[in-house]
Amino acid sequence: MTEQPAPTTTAGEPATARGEQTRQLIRNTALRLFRERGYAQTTMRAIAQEAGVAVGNAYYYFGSKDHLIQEFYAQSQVEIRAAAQPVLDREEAFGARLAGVLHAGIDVLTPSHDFAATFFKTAAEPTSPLSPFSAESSAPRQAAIDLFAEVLTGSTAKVDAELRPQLPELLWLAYMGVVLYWVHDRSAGQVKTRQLIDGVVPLIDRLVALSRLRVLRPVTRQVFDLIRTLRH
Amino acid sequence: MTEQPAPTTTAGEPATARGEQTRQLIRNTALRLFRERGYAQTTMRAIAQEAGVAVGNAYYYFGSKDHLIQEFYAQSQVEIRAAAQPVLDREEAFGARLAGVLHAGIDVLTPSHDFAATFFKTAAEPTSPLSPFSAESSAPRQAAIDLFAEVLTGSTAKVDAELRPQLPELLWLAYMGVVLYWVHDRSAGQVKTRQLIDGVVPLIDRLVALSRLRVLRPVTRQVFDLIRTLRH
DNA sequence: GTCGGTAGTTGAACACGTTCAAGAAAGGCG
DNA sequence: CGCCTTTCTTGAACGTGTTCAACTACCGAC
Repeated sequence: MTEQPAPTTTAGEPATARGEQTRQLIRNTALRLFRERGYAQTTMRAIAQEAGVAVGNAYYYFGSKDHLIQEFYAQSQVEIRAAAQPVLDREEAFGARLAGVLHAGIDVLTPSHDFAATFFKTAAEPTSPLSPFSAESSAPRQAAIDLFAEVLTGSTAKVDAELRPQLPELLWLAYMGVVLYWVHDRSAGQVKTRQLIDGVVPLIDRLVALSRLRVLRPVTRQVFDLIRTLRH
Repeated sequence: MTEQPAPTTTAGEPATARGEQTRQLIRNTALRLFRERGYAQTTMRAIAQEAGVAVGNAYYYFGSKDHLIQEFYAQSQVEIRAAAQPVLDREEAFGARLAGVLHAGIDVLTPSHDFAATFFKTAAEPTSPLSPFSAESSAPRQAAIDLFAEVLTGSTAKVDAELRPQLPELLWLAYMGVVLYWVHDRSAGQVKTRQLIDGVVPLIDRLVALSRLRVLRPVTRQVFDLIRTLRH
């Protein structure tokens, strides 16, 4: 009675140079077409034809059409990291660093907004390997969390001792929230998302500072207990 | 270059008793099969066959397979409301009322966890009429928000004047968060979600109380400004 | 009662994602 | 060079959601 009986074929990593080349060819063709036509409008047949290979060949390297999205995901991760680097080198204030990373994320993603929205659909499915919470995407997820750890460690912010180890993951979660908003954001150039970032960063900044406040001790304690329980 | 060219056909509301009957028949058959086999494993052909109609007939009433999910959505809404009623009649404390409604939601949804997870995938797509944020689902959304308004108005809680009008919608948003967690929750019987609710309700309760606190004035002000900006 | 129009119904046909048995190319080994 | 194994490639075929032109049932008006 379970949904999605489990993936039938795991796409193999190429073992030869020829294979690697074909893999890249299909990958790049797919990403280009996704950007040009959107995800739904890009058929596997079109990808194969444009890449000059047979349909089945694409399935030798990528388990499904959805798996091609993972390539987009991975590439974006790298680009975001690169786009955020200058800010991380320059800024020392926690808020500025956080804002820098979040804006870098949107900078990179914006050109692909229409396509990325559809991609998010697939990512939202819990059983999908594309889910940001899934085991399969634990590598890119950890890379993202590490980025937020760097936001924190490179900053001058004084953070509550109990909060500090949890914070990178919480920031990543907030980032997921921003992306969720961005995906639904139909304002021109996704300006609203920019406003969300600029509004929410000082808020987080302030909350992090407040976390050391006496009155809030019980609340923060409560939050951490909950997180600990849920983490398992 | 936009994704999803816009729905081609809007499914017509039945105008005769015969039509209404067929519509219900298809609807009920579909919901039953979804529950029995899961969403992906239920084909439109199977629905039609079990209902004793032609495939095309289902499309006369429901624009797509996804639209059948909306029926599930609507029915759940009604059941949740009913399940929450006793608690709303009995309890006066804000926390107890909120917990009651949230638990009622999970109570109703739990039998369909596997299926509902898949359904959530479709709901996550921004362009989908099924998205909880979309115009098409504004009716059920408003009904849900009203439920949370009732949680508030029937309670003895003292709430900051500025927060009060915003709170129902914020609670609904929190509810969406709970559902998102629930969908990803693979613990037996979704126990973790229960823990989340029991952990997060006192937290919200406390935060609502704190909202009147002097020190937090700037923070709450900041939050409301942000919300106002984003609302448009 | 018959006629005309609206509401409802049909199932073959289409395009898509995906599979798979068959074969081609490449590489290693004597 | 010839042989075997692994890696890669092919495209026809399957099952799916969806469409649509043709058809039937119903109902009000005359």
